[in-house]
Amino acid sequence: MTDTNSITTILENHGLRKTPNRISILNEFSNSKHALSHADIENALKELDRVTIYRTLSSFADQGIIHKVLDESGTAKYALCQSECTEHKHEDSHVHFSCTKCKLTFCLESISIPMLQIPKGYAAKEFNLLVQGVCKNCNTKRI
Amino acid sequence: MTDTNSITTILENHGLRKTPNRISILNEFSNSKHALSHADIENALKELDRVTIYRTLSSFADQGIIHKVLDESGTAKYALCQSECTEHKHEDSHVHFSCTKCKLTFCLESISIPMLQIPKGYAAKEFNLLVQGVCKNCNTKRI
DNA sequence: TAATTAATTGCAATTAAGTTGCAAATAGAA
DNA sequence: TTCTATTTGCAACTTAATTGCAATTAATTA
Repeated sequence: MTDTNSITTILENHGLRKTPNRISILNEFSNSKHALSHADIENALKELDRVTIYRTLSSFADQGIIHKVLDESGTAKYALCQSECTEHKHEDSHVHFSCTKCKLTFCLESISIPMLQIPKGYAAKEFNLLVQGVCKNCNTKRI
Repeated sequence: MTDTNSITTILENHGLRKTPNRISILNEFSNSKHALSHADIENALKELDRVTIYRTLSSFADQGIIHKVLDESGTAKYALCQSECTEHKHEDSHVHFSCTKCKLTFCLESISIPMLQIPKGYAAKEFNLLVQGVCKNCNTKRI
């Protein structure tokens, strides 16, 4: 799907070495419409070492290539950062939709979180909205 | 702090037996300004069995006495439900503030999530907004 | 192109989080 | 007081994630 060229460019831009492991993990994210857990990647790329996957996810997240997706599952999921995130500047607002039927979690890029009145004294930096319900796909193929 | 009477009333109202374990766990929630993890309760009430705590948290959550608080920590946290939640009707919208300094997570009861335009096809049921930043307390006693 | 080196990887071991099964104890109804 | 379904405690287990270290390798430089 995604050309290897753009994958390696991402790694270059974030100062990470272009190793086969990283390229294949990044490729998984690139080809996925939903957020991926460690287990998802382990299943998709059986030859990779568990620990290497954990460490790759951490360094990708540190570098702003992917971001952590919070859902009710309890296990960490990650998705590609859309815009230009770096180690120093992160997009600070995310909306995700978690489907109670298929259990997949999607980034809703199209909608953004409206401004809201945080109580005085709090310094808000990052906003994560998790919407739970039934996704488009599960809704349409309802029996 | 909170009188034992109201604690036992909560258990009664949700059809749970008034056992010493449940009363002390519910009391912890009642006295806490922030969401509590399994580990928090284990530390506060050393005499309680780990598994009993897990099961109590589950049944409280099932009955709508407490709700799961999602934050970036990865481990589950819970807080008392404000309004009248039952097994069948749950308050479906929560805003939480997670402090990156003290690592505590608070319920922001005062603010509610504005209506937003979910893409066509999605059926949204529940909304959880996590705001991350520096809390009131950490902000004021900044050195 | 070969040598160098710091980043990356793989493996083993460990910690932490959460679950399951089952027998003993007990809250609350009869 | 008796009875029974709920709750509890314990042991064992599963799953998620982390750490340390030696071996490997990507990318720089000679």
